[in-house]
Amino acid sequence: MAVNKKSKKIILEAFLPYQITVLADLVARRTAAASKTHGGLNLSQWRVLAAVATDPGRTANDVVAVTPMDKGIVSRAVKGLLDMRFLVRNASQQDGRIGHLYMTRKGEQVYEAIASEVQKVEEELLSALAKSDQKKAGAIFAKMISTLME
Amino acid sequence: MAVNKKSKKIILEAFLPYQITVLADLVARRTAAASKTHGGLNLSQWRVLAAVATDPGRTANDVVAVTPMDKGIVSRAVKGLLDMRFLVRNASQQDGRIGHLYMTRKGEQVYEAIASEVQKVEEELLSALAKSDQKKAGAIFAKMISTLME
DNA sequence: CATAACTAGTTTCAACAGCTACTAGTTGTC
DNA sequence: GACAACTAGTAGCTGTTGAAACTAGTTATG
Repeated sequence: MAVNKKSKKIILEAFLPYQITVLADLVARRTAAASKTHGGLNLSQWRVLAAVATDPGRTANDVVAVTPMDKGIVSRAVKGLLDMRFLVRNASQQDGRIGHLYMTRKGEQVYEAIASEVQKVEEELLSALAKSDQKKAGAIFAKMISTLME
Repeated sequence: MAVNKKSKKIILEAFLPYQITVLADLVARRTAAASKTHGGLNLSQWRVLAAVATDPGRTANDVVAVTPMDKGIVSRAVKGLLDMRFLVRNASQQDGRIGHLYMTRKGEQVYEAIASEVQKVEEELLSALAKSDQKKAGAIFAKMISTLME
């Protein structure tokens, strides 16, 4: 048999970037389904809602900064959430371009419902790991993210 | 201060499903860029090409089975790759519906170029992990994937 | 205080994704 | 061997994404 060329062939199914893609797709499907059934939200609307829940008062721009979404998508998602009265926007007095976003009571209820579903997904993910790895998982992902971002 | 309600609030940035989403998005951007510059492929075309490279002779349906893509997308991606002469399709004699896919010489060259770029992404990802974790990473992802699929 | 450079957010448009319905080919059953 | 049930792959439709251009408000500079 011939000697390997320097280019190692990718075995797709065992290839990390591919596995991440497949995993993210599964997570997105679950999350999208939960968002839709518990509030009629699409995925980007859910992400915006969750970003505002994490840190109320965030602006659309803040959401863009912590999220892999472009500002056009966030803008549309915010508009949808405002129309459905899940968020309110408090325009800043100091800077007329900026609007701080807060959940309404209704928004909070929808958020709770979706969040508890999505937390189940996290639990399932963690259940796939050894106890010792469960604690490290968050830090490992954070590390991989920052490696690719730099 | 009030006692915590039973619903734990999600801290988005430390939430596993979210981290996976962000990571996958970074990987997809890098991969899409490499695919585009080294052959004018979009992401789904690259995935199809990689699936065929992993196991030549795969049919469009085989690709659907190992990939988080729907058959319409795969069908269009295959069509594009055939038009660009990166793949050929050998219709089966036994079953007229089936076409086995193979890379052309040109397809292989494009594949090599993109694959070596994407392998760099994998190396970066692995470099974020401790030596002991590097070996386990593939298995851990596989486990998480199968947990969500069942 | 006028103007240039910058930032927050919106809109637009082409490309792409994800359904569903459809066509063509195959297998099983009576 | 005809007809129903099934599978591989395609086509059409609608909504969403992502990039870029644009608007409106703000800051810096002379």
